[in-house]
Amino acid sequence: MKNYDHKQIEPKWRDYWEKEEIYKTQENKENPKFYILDMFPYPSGAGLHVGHPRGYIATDVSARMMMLKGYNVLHPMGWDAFGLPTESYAIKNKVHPRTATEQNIATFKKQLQKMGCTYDWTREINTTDPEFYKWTQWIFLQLYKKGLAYQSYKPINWCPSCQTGLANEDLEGGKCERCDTEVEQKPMRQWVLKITDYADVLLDDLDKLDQWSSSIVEMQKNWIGRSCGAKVKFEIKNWKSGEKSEYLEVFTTRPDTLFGCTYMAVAPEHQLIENWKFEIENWEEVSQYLEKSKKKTELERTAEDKEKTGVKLEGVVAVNPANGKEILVFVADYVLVDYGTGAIMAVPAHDERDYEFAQKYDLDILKVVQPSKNYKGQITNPPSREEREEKFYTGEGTNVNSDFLNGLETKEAKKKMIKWLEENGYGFTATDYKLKDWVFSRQRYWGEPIPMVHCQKCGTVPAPEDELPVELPEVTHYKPSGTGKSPLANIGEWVNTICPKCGAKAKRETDTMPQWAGSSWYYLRFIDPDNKERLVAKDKDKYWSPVNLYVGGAEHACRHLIYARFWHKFLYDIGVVNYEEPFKRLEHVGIILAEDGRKMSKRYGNVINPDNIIEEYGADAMRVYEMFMGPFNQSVVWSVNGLVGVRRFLERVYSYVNRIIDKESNPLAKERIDKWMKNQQETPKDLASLLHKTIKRVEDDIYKFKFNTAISQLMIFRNALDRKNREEKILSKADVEKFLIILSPFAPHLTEELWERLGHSKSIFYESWPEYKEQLIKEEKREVAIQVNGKLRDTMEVKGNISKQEAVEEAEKRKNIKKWMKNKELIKVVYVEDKLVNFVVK
RNA sequence: GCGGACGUGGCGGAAUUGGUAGACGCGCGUGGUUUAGGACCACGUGGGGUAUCCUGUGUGGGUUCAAAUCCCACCGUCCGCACCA
Repeated sequence: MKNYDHKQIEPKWRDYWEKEEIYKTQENKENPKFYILDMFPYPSGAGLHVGHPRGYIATDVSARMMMLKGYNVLHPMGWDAFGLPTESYAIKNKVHPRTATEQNIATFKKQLQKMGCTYDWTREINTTDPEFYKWTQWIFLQLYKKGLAYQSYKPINWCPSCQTGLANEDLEGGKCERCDTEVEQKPMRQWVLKITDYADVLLDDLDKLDQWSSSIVEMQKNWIGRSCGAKVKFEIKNWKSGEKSEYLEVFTTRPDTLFGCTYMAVAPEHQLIENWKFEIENWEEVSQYLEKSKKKTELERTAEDKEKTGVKLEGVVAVNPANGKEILVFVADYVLVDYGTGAIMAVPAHDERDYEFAQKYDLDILKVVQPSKNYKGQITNPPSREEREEKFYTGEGTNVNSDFLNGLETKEAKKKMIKWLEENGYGFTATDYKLKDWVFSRQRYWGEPIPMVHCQKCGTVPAPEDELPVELPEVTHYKPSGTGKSPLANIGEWVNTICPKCGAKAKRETDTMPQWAGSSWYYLRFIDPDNKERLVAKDKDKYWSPVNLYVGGAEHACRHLIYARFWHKFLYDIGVVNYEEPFKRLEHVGIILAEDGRKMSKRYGNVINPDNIIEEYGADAMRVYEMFMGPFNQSVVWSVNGLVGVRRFLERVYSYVNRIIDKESNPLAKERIDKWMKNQQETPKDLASLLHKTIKRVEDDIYKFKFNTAISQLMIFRNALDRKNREEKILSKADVEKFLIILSPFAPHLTEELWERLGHSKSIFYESWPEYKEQLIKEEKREVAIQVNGKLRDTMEVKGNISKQEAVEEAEKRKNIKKWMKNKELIKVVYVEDKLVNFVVK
């Protein structure tokens, strides 16, 4: 008998699958569909490490099971290949980004194929393919038509190292998430997508996504960050003459505290300062402060331990509309220009920041909310809480010192104040969001050109749809120009064009789209990858959408997954797609850490290449191990020892089947083997029960993405086959086959090989998933616990489904139980079917 | 500070509609096999005790016949956001 030789087995079956096209997506309409999708990878130059495939293996396991269960499975793969890393890699290695991309894709594809993944490569897509980005550009044009893509001149995040503008989502604590450089605020013309128009629907529809993890739903809610409150107008005037006057608008979530507003503050960038330049008596001091805060980086400004600073605007005074009192106005950089209106009404008695500022500059602190008695926050940390409460109180309560609001609870007070503001023309209900419009321009080469033309006469004109794609020109100089413009700006023959509207000379837009553009809709293209007329045919979308199961890293919670939902909802609104949400169920994959507990990275030299693992242990061993190492959505540490354990399991499966059918090493048993092959051997009853239990468990666990316990159950079953004095338990051939089928999603090569040795000429993946028999599972013998007063005193083995009476009678006979019940009064007996008997005694 | 997840042997982790804690795997121990090592096979393996037993799921309390699981308080870890008015 030969040993399990994965090097011989695995390539053989991979070739077979490819030739047989067993992964080709079936579209016969009688079967139910299942669209299972991985977040498609960015093909970096480094290739895959063993951490990357965890999600791909999981989708492959699920896809294979769904195939076996008779679904039409769509399980595609593609490449999110535009973006900075490739461009940087290309510049560094002096190759064209396209060449680098092609090379990287080839490497990735080879690696994925080696793992035996079931992708339908006939549907492969690549975001850098003009046939693909034609539609990315098309979507942009539709957004433009609907007024959802516009040009803005506001300051944006600029990464001086990457030489490009960035969206808020691309920052990590004020730094460029890619290169860790602190970003600057740079005013420049850029394209922006009006995602804020979709803020409410993006937020509200999260509640419909009941198959998304709560953590991602919460992250998106926080990111969108809706606050409800009011906008309030304060009159600003020159404090002596009162001649000049205008209104300063603020946003507040606490209009009920308006009577406690004792000063106002505006952000350094606020327009008011420019407008009142000649009224501000201490202009020198003010302008110095503006200079200083401009120099401060975003990080310094927002650092929590930084003391709050500001300068009074001498000569300017505001009027609190509630009580007509004149209050001071400050410029202070704790006020953020891009949230709310860039100005605040300060209520020091009920806001920590305002309190701190008021203390420092000796401003009035007027209490207008009395904490309610049942306010729970007090109890948690009494001394410091009370102490703080004496100074400022941010909770809800009852209004005091507030004229017509006195005695009202916070909620009521808010309503009444808003009503009063509306009646008197001082304000109205308003909602604000943390989510900002999506800065969509990048000043780099390797991205989709934004399909726009600038004409002197006609202004900005969209490229005609029938001229799409606006192709990225093939050039040799694609390094950033250093002027803040895209390298495309240097390519005269490409830039200079004709205005589609008037035919005059015009210039093309030279900004490109961010990396997130293609990934915001790619999942739709897999449904209909070769459609030349439409982005996706409507009937095909109707059949395949939404994605049933979407798997990828949690790091995309607030970027890719918000952007994609935004675009999808837009496409729904303009009638391109049939469903409002793109992804029905979302599972996120935990990171695999290196054996030293750190992230796998070239920098640490701790990267493990899957190619080496496959070479030494086999693709099946790697697959089973990655699924076994821990809960799917938790991060886990890679361990060679664990890998050895699953390899042993596979070897034991292999040797079990081979021992039964190997005629050469066991010639005397030839007759018995023939009988077995004719399915004339029966499975012992206890093993049949266990097998059916295993089928159920594996099936349920794959559905729930609990792969580790599915595998553990498969191991339990294999162990049951040869325990007890080396006596091997022989299953019927049909049951061996059932076992192989339920193992096949995890270890496709091995099971395919054994399937063939059992005399089959067709792939195991043309079989059907076995159905378990509930009756057989119930009949399994089980151990029932016997407790006295809740303490375990004995156990007994019983058949499944015995009555309470039988169980209690049997339990009472036990010597040990008699001992514990002696001289005690029996109060009651608790019986839990198939689990335990508990005697309560006194 | 806000939001989320979580805390179980030497290690990764099972068990959460409350019902035998530690499945499965690693490691370790004993024995077998082997020229030896490895591999393989059998048995054992939370801690304490010769043993009937006692004890045990971050800490302290509570509910219950019964708590890793539910409730309250505290401690700690990880992730996301953060001067958001």
